[in-house]
Amino acid sequence: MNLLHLKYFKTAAELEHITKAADKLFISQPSLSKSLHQFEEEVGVPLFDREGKGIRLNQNGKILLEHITKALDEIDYGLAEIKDKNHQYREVSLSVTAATQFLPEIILGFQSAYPDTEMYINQDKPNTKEPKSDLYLYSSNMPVEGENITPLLVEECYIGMSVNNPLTSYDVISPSMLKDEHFLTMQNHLPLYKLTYELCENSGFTPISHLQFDNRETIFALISTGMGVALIPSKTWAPYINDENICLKPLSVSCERYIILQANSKHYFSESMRQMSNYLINFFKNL
Amino acid sequence: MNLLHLKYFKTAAELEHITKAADKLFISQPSLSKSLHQFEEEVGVPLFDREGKGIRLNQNGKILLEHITKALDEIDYGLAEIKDKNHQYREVSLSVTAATQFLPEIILGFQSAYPDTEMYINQDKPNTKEPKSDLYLYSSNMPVEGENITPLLVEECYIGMSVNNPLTSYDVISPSMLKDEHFLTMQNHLPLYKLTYELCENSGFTPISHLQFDNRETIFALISTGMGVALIPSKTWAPYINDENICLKPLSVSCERYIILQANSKHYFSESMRQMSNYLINFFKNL
DNA sequence: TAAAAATACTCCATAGGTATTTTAT
DNA sequence: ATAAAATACCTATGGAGTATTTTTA
Repeated sequence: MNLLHLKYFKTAAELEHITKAADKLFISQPSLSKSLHQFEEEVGVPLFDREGKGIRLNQNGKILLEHITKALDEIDYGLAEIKDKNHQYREVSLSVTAATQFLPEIILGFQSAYPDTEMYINQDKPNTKEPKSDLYLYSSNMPVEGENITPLLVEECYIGMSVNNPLTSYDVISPSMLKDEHFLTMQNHLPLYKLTYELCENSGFTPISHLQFDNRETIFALISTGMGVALIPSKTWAPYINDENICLKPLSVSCERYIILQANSKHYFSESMRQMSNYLINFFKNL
Repeated sequence: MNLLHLKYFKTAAELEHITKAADKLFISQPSLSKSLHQFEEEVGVPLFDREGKGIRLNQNGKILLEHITKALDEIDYGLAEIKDKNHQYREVSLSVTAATQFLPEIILGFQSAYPDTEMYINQDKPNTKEPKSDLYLYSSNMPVEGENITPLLVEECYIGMSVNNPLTSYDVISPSMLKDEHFLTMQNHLPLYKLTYELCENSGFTPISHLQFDNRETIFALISTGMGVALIPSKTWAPYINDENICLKPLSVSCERYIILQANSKHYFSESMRQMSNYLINFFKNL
């Protein structure tokens, strides 16, 4: 038995597809097939069920996969710790799925503060079973707490509407007043969509939302023309509105969103992760 | 990098001696030397300091050793779990450092109850950093608690003395009355020695103890001849005294010893471990 | 001068490749 | 007919050996 056997098994077990796994591992399909058979032979029990064409991880395989994942993570963790302590690399990977409008500023600012540290930015989802990035910057509609979690920002949300909207005569808007308004929302996999949806559901109605966007500016432009209303986060959106036709009104109920920084607990918390964490904490503090 | 590299590194790191490690691993010294150099090369930093003749694990090595130990344990755990779930072996290793007089009875009884389960008995010390056995049967002078710990027996200790000893006129013996008696004790690495010592120290004197033995019978014989007194556990010793010249007296203070069963938390708790645990729990319950 | 580790070299076991066959959709 | 996995066979890397040298207590 070999470390490669373990890595190969892990990949094949996760994909349940030898050809795809072989591609991912940059080896040939027959090599992987052979390696898996050999591994099963050594372990002494089958780890996959051969189902027609295709393989499926069986109960034994599932048990082993868990332990092998832990073992390989542990080895990676150890190697990362040593390399970090010896100042070999300075690199950090950061997943950004919230506050993306600040990304250029963040990249440039961090780069100039730590020119020797390489940065890898991606958009991986946080809270997956197999997190790949060192750090995750994401937003949540609920406060989140935990060992590796730092809240960066809490912001109240306003309702943005056209200055011509009759509701502008009110000082405070209660959600039920928005029952017949058209909502301009972010795409439904983004948290701000869910926040809008939940706000309305809690007041007993489903928001009318035919138009979903992936950027603020389009939403601003359409509010301005009276096409609809939208939730406007007070700190990350409101200051960037530069349009006299848009009016912001506070809500009668609390409607908050949170920007969260989360470190990958499977990764050694390296010097570079510390640099980036502190940089982000500061960045959002000074917003 | 290879699983063997990790195993070899672990052994060499623990022994800090390449030749000895090579012997333990059943490979040649040059092979191990080469493997270690290769491993250091791959990790990218030195893991040992070469001090004259001989090697010493450095800070990097210490960090890595910890993680690699965890990783290898995790792999072993996974393999053991699978093999157990598939009823491959039925084997259990048991370390016995207390109640050794019951060992023949335990071995025969377990054997006949579970004839298909192989038993490996040793005398490894419990609570070492690298426990090797599945189960540990040991005694303690203090109650012990924990996830993998089962108390099997609590027993009061008496004072055993010759019927000719003047102290036999008392119904209860207080420790201070034993200040000038000669104590017959177990060898000083065994818990009953420590129990004797602590009992006396708590009463303000150091026991006179020139004679240390590794078995009960010799102690019984010498008490009988009036050579000294000894602590006698009520359940594991007292019933085996068959000598009218020995008199047992209760102590005025509580003096208890505990027989403890502890499972190795690094090992998967296998069916065989369950068999043996239950057998031992029952055995001591019916004592 | 001895004991430990490192180096030099030789050998073969096996991981990995390509070509092909088997199996099931 | 095609996609997936298994099998057959070949190649070459590297892990393990023996013999020897270097180092230092």
